[in-house]
Amino acid sequence: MISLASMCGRYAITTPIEAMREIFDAVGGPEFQPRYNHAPTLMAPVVKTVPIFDKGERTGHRRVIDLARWGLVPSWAKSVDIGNHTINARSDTVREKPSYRGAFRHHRCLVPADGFYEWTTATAEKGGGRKQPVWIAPDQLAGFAEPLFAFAGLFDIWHSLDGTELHSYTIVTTDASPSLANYHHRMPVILDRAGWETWMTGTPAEAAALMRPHDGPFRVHPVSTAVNNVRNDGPRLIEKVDNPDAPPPKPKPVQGSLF
DNA sequence: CCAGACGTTGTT
DNA sequence: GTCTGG
DNA sequence: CCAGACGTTGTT
DNA sequence: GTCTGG
Repeated sequence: MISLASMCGRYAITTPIEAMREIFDAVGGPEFQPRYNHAPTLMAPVVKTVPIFDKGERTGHRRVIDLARWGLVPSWAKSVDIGNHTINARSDTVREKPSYRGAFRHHRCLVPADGFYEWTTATAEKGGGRKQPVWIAPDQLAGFAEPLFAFAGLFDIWHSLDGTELHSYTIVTTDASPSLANYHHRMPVILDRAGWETWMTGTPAEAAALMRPHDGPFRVHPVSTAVNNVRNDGPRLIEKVDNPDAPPPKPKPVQGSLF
């Protein structure tokens, strides 16, 4: 039996930017290298809406892809340090927390991802508490509508003392859906295409109604612990491994030990 | 009034 | 920025 | 999320 | 144990 795992603290975003523009009906966004091991504090694409003005009149809005840093830094922060603790925002308190409430009212965005990782902890009798990473992705063969996820995100803009602008984001979390509860009790909020526009441009109440567990269907399989180290990257990280319970490599014997 | 926090995960 | 604690 | 650091003196 | 960096 598997218990507890982590949260959405690592994911993959490898879909080419042109494909993302098409899927999200968005403009902009720089080229970027595919990332199979996207981690907090790194930059990744987010989708936001910006108003369109014509002769001073607001005539509508359009979707734009931007890069932002994972770990939300509120506009009032004195430093980026807070971003180490704001990679996720709990959906049940996001409207009250000082770090998130402003962004929830005015800066909701989509966070594209091909899938995400969780680290499950095997029970003592099975794995002695080792953490096993698993890969979770949309199962299109089983009916998931999109080739990638759109996480519900919030962004903000922070100005450093020298005036540099930092765009940053966080991923909203909720309780795990039934199909993922075996791996962990929390999960990121995933939005279907039908919810994208409302999440970004609806009222706060309308957006809040979208913050609920998505029940897939998902593909889930164990992957190598190579993903643990953020310096590792590449498609092999999401490949299924067959011996997830194999013990970790033995530490090298130390010369001069008592044994 | 000023000073200080402002966050998430998972923990026996 | 805005709220809480002292 | 995990990995890795976590300290001081003085020093060409 | 706890914080920083990626």
